[in-house]
Amino acid sequence: MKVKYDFDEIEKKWQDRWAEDDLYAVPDFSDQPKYYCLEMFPYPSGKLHMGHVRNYSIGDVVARYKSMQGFHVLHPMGWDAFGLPAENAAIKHGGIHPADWTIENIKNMREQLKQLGISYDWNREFATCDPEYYRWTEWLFLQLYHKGLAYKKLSAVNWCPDCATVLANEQVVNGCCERCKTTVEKRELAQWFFKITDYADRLLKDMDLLEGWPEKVKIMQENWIGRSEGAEIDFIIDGTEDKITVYTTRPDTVFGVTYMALAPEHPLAERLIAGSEKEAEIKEFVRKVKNLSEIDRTSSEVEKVGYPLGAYCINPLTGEKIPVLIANYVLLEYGTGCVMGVPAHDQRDFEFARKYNYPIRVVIQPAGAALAPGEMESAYEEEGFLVNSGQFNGQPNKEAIKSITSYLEEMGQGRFKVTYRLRDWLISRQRYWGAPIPIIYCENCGIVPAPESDLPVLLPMEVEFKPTGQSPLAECPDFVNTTCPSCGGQGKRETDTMDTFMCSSWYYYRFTSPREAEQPWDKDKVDYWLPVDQYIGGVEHAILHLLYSRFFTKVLNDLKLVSNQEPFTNLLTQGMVLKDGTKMSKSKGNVVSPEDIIARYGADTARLFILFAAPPERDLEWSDQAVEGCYRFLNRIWRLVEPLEEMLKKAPGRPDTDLAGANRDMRRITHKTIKKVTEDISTRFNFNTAVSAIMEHVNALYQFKELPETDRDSAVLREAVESLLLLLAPFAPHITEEIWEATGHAGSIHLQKWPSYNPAAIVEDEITIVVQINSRVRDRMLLPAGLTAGEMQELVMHDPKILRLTEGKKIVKIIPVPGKLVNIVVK
RNA sequence: GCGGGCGUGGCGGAACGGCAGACGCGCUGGACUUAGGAUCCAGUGGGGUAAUUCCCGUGAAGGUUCAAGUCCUUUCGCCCGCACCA
Repeated sequence: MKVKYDFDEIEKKWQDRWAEDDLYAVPDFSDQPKYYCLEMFPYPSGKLHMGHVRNYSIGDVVARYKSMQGFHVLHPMGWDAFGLPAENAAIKHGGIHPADWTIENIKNMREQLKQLGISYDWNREFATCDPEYYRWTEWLFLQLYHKGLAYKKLSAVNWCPDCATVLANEQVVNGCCERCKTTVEKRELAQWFFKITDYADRLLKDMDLLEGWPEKVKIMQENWIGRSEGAEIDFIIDGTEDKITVYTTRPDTVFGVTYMALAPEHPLAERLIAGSEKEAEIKEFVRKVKNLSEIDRTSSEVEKVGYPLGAYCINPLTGEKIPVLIANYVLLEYGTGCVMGVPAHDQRDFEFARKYNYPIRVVIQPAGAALAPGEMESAYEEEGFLVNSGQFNGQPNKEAIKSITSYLEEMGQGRFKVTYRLRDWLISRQRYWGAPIPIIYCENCGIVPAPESDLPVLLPMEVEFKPTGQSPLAECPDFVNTTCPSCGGQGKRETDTMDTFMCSSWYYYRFTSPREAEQPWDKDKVDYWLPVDQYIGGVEHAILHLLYSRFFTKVLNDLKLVSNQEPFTNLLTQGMVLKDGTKMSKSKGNVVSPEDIIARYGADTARLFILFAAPPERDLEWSDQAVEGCYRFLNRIWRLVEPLEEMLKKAPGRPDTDLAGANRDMRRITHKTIKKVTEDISTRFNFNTAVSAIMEHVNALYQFKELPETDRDSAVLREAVESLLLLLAPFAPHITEEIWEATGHAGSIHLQKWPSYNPAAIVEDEITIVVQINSRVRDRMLLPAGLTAGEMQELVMHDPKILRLTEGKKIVKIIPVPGKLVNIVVK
C-alpha cells in the first residue's frame, strides 16, 4: 500500500478493472432469490446534480448490500431521453440536432455515473429515444388503442404558451406549467387521451397492496384520484323537454335546493342565455370567466358571482320552480358541470344565497333543536334528521342519502353515482422530440392505426425547429404524407408526439430484456424479475410518473403482457439536497457540482457524505466541512491499515472463541458493529447511523492497534479489519476494494458474502446498571450480565451509596428492569 | 380550509417508554513538529460549586406513568401536498 490515500488513482484503477471484468453484469436467471433494485432514470440534461448523486448512491448501497447478501440483483440504468430541453437547445443554439444534443449529454452523464462507481449492469442500458425502444412505445400505444383506452377528443385543454404544447392535468401545478412555471391557458383542441379514469377504482383499491410505500405518497395519490360517492339527479327545465343533471354528494338535501348554478361553459347555459333579459351582459361575463387563467379561475379568494338566466327547473321531489343561474365558481370539468344550491347546509351556498337573497331552507336538524333560517350564521353541515322533506321527515340524514336516491331512481330521475377528480391522461404534445403517435388520418377511413409491421414510425431527422405552437413534424411533408394502410389512398400522419411520461411508464420492464427485437420484452424474464423490489426516487413523482406507471401495469396485466398487479413493491422517496436551507439552483447561485467534489475528494467521499449527513427520506443540508470530515475518515482508515498490511496478510483467518481482555472486547465490538450495520441497512435504510457505527468501530480499532503486540491477537485484528471493509464496501466501493486486495485477498470484495455476527461474541460479561431514586439517576453499578430482577435488586439495595441516600426514608416501591436499571421510589 | 410531516447543543443529526445529545462538523486544550489549516489524545447542552456533586434542559402548556424527546389532550411555528370538487 502507498503511504498516502490516493483516491484518484484508486478509483480509476477499479472502475477500469470492474468494466474489464464486467463485474456487475447480471445473468437473466439464477437459482438465487431475485432482487430488482431500481432508481428513477434521469433525463439527460447534461450533467449530474447532487440530487442524482444522492438517488444513485442510495440505490447502489441497496444493490451492493443485497448482492453481498446472496440475492441475484438486477440494477440497471438508462435514459429518459425524449423531452423538451433537447428541442429548446436546438431552437436556441441553432445547428444542434436534439438527437445529437441528447447523445452528447448521455455520454457525459454515463461517464459521471461510472466515476461514482455505481454498480450498474451497463449491458442493459438504453435510451427511450432509441428507435428500438420507442418502436415499442408506439406498439404499446396501439395496444391501448385497440383496447379502446386511447381516444381522440376535442376539449378545453391546458396549454403552456412557453413550452408551446398542451399538458396533462398532472403537469399543471397551481395553474402553472410544472416544467417552466408559466401560467397555463385553456385551449380548445382535439387531442389524444388515455382512459386512466377507467382504472380509477383499481388504482385506488390496489393501494392496499402497496405496504412498502410511504403513507404520504399513497395519500397524495388518493387525493388525486379523489373518489366521492353521491347521486346524479335530473331537474327538468320548466316548459321544455330539457333537463339539467346535477351531481351531488348530499341527495339528502334535495328538499332544500333553492337555486341551480351552471358552469359558464355548460352546453345548456348557452341556449338559456340566448333570449334572456340580460343576454349581452351575461355573455360578457361568460367571456371574462373563460379568459381567466386556471389559478384565478379556481382560486377560492375570488368572489362568487352569479347571473340568473330567467329560466327555472323543477325540483323532482317538491315540484317547485327553482331559478337557474350561471356562476363563476362552478367548474365544467367536475361532476356534471353544475351545482345545486342548498344554502342551509353548505357554507359556500349559504354565503352565495346571503349575497343574492336566495331563500335558506332548513331540511336537516340536529336532534332536539330547531334551526331558524333567519338566525343562522353559517350553514349546518353536521349530521341530523330530516325536516321539511315530505315522506322522508324524521329520517337520519345518512339514511336519507340512500332512501332519497332510491326513490329518485324509481321515478327515473336519479341514480347512485361515483365521481372521480381524476381526469383522463392527455398524451398529445405539439413538439418534435418525442415518440410519434402511430396514427394515420384518411379521408375515406378516418382514424387508422399504423400497422404493427410498419413500426417504428421513425422521427424524421431533417426538421425545422421554429417555435410555432404546432408540431415541427407538421412542416415535414415526407413524414406527413403517407398511404392509408386500410384503403391504400392518401393518408396523413398524426404529427403530435407522445408525452414523455408514456416512455417512462414502462421502461422498468424493458430492462429485463433490453435487446429484445421481436417484442417489447420477454415475458419469462419480466415475470422472473418484476415487480421491482425497491424503487428509489424523488417525491416530486408521487403522482405523475408513479400513477402513470401503476396505470400502465394494470393495462399490461389485463393484456396478459405481464403477471404483476403493481410495478413497485417498495418505494423510497429521498429528500432534496439543500444548501443554505434552500434547494440548490442556478438562480440562487448555491449549486455544488458533483464534478468538483469528485475531483477534490473522490467518489467514495462524496457518496459517504451524502449517505451519512441525513436519513434518506429527509432533506439533506450540504456542508463542505462535513464532506471534509468524511474525507478525513477514509484517510483515517487508510492510515489504520497501511502499517498493518503485512501483518494482516499473515494473520490467521479466524480468532479463537475463548478470548479474554482487550481481544475479547475488540471481537465483541466487531460483531456488534456487524449487527448494527446490518440492521440499520436492512430494516430501515438508516445509512447515516450505519456509517456512524462503522466510525465507532474504527475508533475502537485505533485504540486496539496501539496495544503492545503481545497483548493483541492478530486474528482478532484481522477479523475486525475485514469486517470493517466488508461493511463499508457498499458505501465506499473503491477504497474498500483497494485495501481488500492489498491485504492479501483474491477476488473482488464486492463478490464476498456479507458478514454475519456471532451471537455468542456480543454477549457482555458485565453491564452498567443505572440506579435511580425517585426517577433521578443517583448511581451506576457494574454488575454481572444476565442477573434476574430479584438478584439485581438485592445487589443494589446493599450498595453503600444507595443505603446512605435512602437512609431514614420509607421505601414505597422498587422497580428493577433487568439489564437496564433499578428505580427506587422513596418518601 | 382539509390532509401529511417536522420542531432535540453553535451546526448536520442519534436515542425498543428506561443514563437525552451516539457519530460527524465546529470550538477549546494538550502532544508531535521549523511550522500546522496535517496527525494523534482529551474536553465540549446551560447554570451553580473548591469538590466527590447539585439544579435546569428535547417549540409551549397540561395529562398518563415508578419513569416521557418518545404515549394522550390542547397550543404555537415551519415545510410539503390538495383546495370554490358540488
